[in-house]
Amino acid sequence: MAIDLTAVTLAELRYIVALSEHRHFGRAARACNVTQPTLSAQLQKLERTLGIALFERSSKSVQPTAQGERVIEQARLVLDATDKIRDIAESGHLPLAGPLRLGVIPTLGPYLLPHFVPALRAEYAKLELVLREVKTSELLDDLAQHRLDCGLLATPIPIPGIVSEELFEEPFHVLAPKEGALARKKQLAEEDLAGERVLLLDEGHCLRDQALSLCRAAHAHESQQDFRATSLETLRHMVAAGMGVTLLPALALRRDEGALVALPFEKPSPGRRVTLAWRKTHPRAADFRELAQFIRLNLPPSVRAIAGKPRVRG
Amino acid sequence: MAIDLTAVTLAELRYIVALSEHRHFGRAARACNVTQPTLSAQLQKLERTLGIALFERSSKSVQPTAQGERVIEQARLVLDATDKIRDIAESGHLPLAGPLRLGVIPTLGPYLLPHFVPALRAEYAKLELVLREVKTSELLDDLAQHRLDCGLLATPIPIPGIVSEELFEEPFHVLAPKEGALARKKQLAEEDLAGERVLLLDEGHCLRDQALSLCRAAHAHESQQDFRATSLETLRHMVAAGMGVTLLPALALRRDEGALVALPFEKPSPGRRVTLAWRKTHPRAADFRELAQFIRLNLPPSVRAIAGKPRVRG
DNA sequence: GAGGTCGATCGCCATTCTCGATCGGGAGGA
DNA sequence: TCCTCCCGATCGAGAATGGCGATCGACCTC
Repeated sequence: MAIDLTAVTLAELRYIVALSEHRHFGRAARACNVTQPTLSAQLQKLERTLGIALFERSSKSVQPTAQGERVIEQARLVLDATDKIRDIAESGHLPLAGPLRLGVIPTLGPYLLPHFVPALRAEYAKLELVLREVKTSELLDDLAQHRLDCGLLATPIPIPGIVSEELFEEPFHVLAPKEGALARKKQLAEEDLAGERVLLLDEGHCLRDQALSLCRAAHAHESQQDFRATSLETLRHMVAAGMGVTLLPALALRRDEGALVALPFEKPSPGRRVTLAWRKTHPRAADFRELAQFIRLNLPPSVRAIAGKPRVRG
Repeated sequence: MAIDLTAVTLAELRYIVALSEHRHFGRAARACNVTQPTLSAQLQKLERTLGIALFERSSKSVQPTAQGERVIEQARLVLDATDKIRDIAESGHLPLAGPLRLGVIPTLGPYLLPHFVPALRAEYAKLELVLREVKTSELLDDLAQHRLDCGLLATPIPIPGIVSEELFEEPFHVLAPKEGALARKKQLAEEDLAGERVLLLDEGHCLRDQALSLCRAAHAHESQQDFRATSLETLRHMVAAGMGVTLLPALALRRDEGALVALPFEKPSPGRRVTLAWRKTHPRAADFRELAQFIRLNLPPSVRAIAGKPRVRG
């Protein structure tokens, strides 16, 4: 019959370590916040479980046996390991602490993250933020497969089991050459795109689909099927090369676009809603709501924050 | 308020490790020989104790959280350490296994140990025998101070708290030159020593005191105060050099003493009783009695074993 | 031999562990 | 859309156990 240690409590291991340090039942018991009979009984229980004597007792002295020394040594290792567990748990008590894997779509990451990540790191020193830039569909899959804790994206999320908070409304602008016909207007109506060659991103970017539906409504057409861009920066270069115009979300705009100009739409401007999403079952929803609010409070003026739902108070 | 982990059971750590392996409450519970409600409740208790979620549950899947992964990793280390504790305990279940520190007096060690130590090691493979050769008074002190588990010596033990079992009666012989007057007798009476110069060991050897009292009774006298020997082998050389005669315990005799002869006394021969001693409180008394019996069964014919007390059976 | 110290033991109470039964919710199929 | 199955959570009851104060027995000191 094998020895079954599952019923052993960490307290018992603490008892034998304390006893080997104090060599005295009463003092060791006091150090463990129990009474001497308790320590005595628990030690006997442990010795019965192990089937060996751990301490040699007499009225003069309490000494570990040779085997007891070995067991106590291992018990110390066990308690050290549990100290680490306590450390992990304690840092987890703080809001936004510990590991957090955040996915961001490529048309958002480079433009939104600089606005809040440095402040976030400064505010929450224990946060171990891991960022991953992936397209929407992959991001949702990573969420579902527990490879991400939460994600920043710009699509209404149709998947059951994924919940989200809206963060802000990001209007689209039309990026066009300063010298072109469009650039003469201060504000565009969607119909102004009619007939324009609109440069779009590669397949898989949600921004492509959003721009495409806008184009269809405005009777514009996608330009150059063979030259789909893989990033907004590429689009910018293509516009500068005179290949057409493109749509840029507000955060991607530069203060000075050089030979180009970013034209806003008339209100209500077309745009996209950026949300923070996570699995409905994720136990750290409170953290995510705090993160959402932190992002809202660190937005540039070019986008309009959407107020979070008021928190229910217990 | 700090987290108190003392109430945590090794079973709970086993639960979370099993759950991280099976990703399924029912199967993990079966692997731990408990029911699913038990595992569910215990996990919740542990999460409440730590204050953090360890697993994210949904009806589709059970996945550790990022913090949970870390805790589980530490839990594995804890369980590994407890496996070692079990190993220590299990080897301790065998008779005469594990560390055993045995003291032996110098006039006994070199002559008695070869008769039983090799066989002992062969018979009890798990025994980790540590031998220390020390004089009687130091041996008793080492016993009292827990530096030794038990000791082989040849004195009636007056110290309360030390108990012993007698192993055998070891007769003394007189070692004398073959050509001397004594050598003409086959057996000696104690009075035959009268007038002889008897070479003795240095202070501190119990054999010295025993020989000395025999000499006093026989009106012999100690020879050469300035040349007290530090070992029986030195005594042998001194006898061979014609400096006198000496007393040797039976086990120290050689089959062929060369130019010397070992003369027995008439029955009842003077001698000494060799005993195995240990602290009364030592929890491994059963081991020591088994060791005593093993020694008795491996004695050469030159000494007479003393039967051990019959064991009380439960 | 009286008093003091120490670990072991006893009896009792409060807590907790465990179980079978059941609930509630989500997924998949008819 | 409803039904059924599967999963983890919850409930209620009984058993087991941890903890305590009080006390014992052994031993040491004065």
